[in-house]
Amino acid sequence: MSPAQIEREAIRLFSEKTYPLVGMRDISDAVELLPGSLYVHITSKEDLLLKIVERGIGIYLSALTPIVESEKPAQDRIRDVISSYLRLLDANLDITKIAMFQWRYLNGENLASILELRDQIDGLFVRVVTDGIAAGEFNSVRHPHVVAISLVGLLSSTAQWYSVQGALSADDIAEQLSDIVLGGLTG
Amino acid sequence: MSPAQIEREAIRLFSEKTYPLVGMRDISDAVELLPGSLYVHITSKEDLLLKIVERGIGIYLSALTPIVESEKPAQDRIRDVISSYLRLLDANLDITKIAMFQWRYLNGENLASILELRDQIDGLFVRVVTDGIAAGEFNSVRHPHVVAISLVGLLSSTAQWYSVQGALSADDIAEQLSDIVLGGLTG
DNA sequence: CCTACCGATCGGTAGG
DNA sequence: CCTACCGATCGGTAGG
Repeated sequence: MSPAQIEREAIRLFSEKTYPLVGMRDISDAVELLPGSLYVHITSKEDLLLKIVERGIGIYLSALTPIVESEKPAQDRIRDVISSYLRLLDANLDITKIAMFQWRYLNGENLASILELRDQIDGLFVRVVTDGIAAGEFNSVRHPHVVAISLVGLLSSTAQWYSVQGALSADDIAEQLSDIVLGGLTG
Repeated sequence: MSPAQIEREAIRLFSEKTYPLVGMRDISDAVELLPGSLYVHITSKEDLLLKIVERGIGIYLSALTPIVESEKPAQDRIRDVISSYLRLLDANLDITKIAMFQWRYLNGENLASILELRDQIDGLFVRVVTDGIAAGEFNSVRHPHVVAISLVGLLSSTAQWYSVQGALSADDIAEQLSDIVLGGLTG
């Protein structure tokens, strides 16, 4: 048994039932250990969640940061961010649901450290939106921050209805959303 | 003591800490009753959540349905739906957070009945989007359903960052979002 | 609406 | 990694 296997089952269970509704006994059953034996491998239930959320947000931060920091026009960066986001969602649906919606169950320092990571995500979207406006690619807009975090909200919400074996591929959805979003930002 | 007062405190507590993290003893403390005495007024914790979620979704359904069913151009209806949504959010922030995000804690028939209400909400947005395309007001689009539920997702997500005493009014935000969304749908 | 309490379950630990 | 168990808390009820 390894911490990674425990984390794997915890991701499955947290994404299915949400953190407070998953007992340590659910996790220990899934990895065929007795409840107390979990603590050989992990520190606490909350620490398990923390690591999952950190890794989940990290997946998005590490993929999207170089896209936003690239030299491309903002329009291309928006398109790349959206298609990258949807591909990551397809490949990481369970951990994404936890990272985007269940960080609220963290407390104290754990919560504070995750809020910083979330701010980094928001910052990426603010940056590409304001870059596009500054470059004259996007319409000037009264509240660029509202536009940016609404885009984050739109993309986050896809995790609630996206299905890996659904009729629409991640690329189909990304193309559809990019067209609409870029139409709204330009012209 | 009335069921309405219990519901009022439950809304405050559920929106602040989420349903599973609120104990019946938290609620009974808030209304200055002993835990067991709550059950003179309510049936169960889950029934309390059910009624809150039903009422919360009902607020949006009853306001948005006549807007979507009006004879106005789809563009005007989109603008009206967005501004109405933000005004309702401002006036009902706590119950909105519960109605939009905490229905997941319902089970069985309770969950099923709420999923029907949620489908009605989605249906309103699908309708106004497809109407606008049919009328030639909006660009033809490969997946109108994706556009519609993404708009629902965007609006739902506002409950997670909107603050009643924030720098931006609900009307400011609605105007900003309408401009972007209509820009994306038209032209 | 209170008194008094129920069985179940929770996250977690001591000691081996 | 198991045995055995901890105190705390959970939603809810019987009887008055």
